[in-house]
Amino acid sequence: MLDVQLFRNDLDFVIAGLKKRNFAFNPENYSELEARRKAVQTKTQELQSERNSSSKAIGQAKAKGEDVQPLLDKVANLGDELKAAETELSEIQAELDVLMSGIPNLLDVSVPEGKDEDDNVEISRWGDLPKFDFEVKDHVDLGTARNLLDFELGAKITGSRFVVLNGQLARLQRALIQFMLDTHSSENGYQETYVPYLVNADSLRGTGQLPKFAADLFKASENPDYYLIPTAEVPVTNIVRDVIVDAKDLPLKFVCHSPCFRSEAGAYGRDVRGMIRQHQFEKVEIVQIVKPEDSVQAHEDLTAHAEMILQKLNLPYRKMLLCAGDTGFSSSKTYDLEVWLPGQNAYREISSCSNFRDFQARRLQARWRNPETGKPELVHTLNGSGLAAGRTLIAVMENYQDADGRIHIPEVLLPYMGGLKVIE
RNA sequence: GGAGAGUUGGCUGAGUGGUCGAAAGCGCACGCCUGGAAAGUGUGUGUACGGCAACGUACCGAGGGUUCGAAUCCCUCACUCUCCGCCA
Repeated sequence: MLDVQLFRNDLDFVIAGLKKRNFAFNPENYSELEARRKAVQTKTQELQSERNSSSKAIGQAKAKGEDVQPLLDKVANLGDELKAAETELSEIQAELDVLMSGIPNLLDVSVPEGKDEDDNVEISRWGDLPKFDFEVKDHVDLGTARNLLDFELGAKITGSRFVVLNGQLARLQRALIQFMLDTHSSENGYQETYVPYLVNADSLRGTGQLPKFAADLFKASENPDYYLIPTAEVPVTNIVRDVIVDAKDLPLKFVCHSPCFRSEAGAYGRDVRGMIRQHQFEKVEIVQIVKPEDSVQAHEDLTAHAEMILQKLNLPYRKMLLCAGDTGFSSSKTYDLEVWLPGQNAYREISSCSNFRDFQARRLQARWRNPETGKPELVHTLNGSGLAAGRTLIAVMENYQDADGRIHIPEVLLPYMGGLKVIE
């Protein structure tokens, strides 16, 4: 949610900002609605004021034992008039709310123009691409050959885009998750948390998935309306919903592993082979809640924390700055980390690190008390994958394969694999 | 799942259908006192919207209703606590 004050004070700035995103915003429609809101709100408040003073007068007259009937007659019609005004006002406000909550965040000035992922800008590369003197297999062939990955079983148990991991491969995924949690909590200063995987609609509104992206979610129940989380970002960021954080407690840094559930609506035909794009996958998420002045640096730090995992695993990757057209709805600036997948001969997204500035905080009413002003002010929120465990598993499989189709265990994971060095 | 009790400001906690944005205490801020501190003492201390401001309006878990007037009465829902049942 953007600041309504910004709309009122500098509409041209908002229009220009949204244009960069290619977001269709109709300023006339907005201004007309806003003008009506103002008129009806003023009228409503005048009527309320009249009611309050009249009621007070009645109370005082009664206390003195005077006849209140003339006063009662005077306010006879006020009730209906007020009710009508209040109803109209709440309708206009609901309409404005729908409009406002459908508007994406404004982009940081450093975000490049562009329309889709082809216009993203490469910032840096890390690691040497592995050289193989045999024909490289992708994770599907590697996994199915030894019955470590079973897509048919996943389809039988549930449906398409579900998979079963067996034996040491399942363990390897668990090892990756443990390794990531340990690294972020003991080296990068994040507090480990465990959160609900089902969330309510308020939480999803807070982080921006609702109302606009309901189709991407799995709804788990009606009444109560619970949804499976698409990312741990949702429950973790909602820790600070409706909270005023003490300045001394900032920054808050959380790390959380969770399964993620995505309907992948609109992704038909994309990445159908393998476990790149599943309805259910494991991810370790890092989240920061910071003072506004710190969020730019925090974004760089948080991205570096995600990169650290790739470096420790010795997986080659590149860091991309997403262009205007590819940056997510709630984000003002996003770096994607793309890991090298030899089986695809391509870099593929494995982490997305975003600075939301106050966009989520406004929806969440997540604030801190600024000692300089003494007032509660919005915090800035950030998050990133640190990393997507399912895709990291793929990357390890493909980068650490040998001529026999065996998978070697990365050095840093050995303690988590009970001494196992190779999956064969 | 059954029965009961609750939900009030940063916290604890009073509250009558009218003058309650709400007593009191704690905490916090600023001052006095002090060599300094503690204690004591004085003043102040919610958020949002509109307005240059004075000020107005809304908010006592949420949403409805009754009423000229609702924190207070009625209804629905959510959550918390206690007891019973069931269960990892």
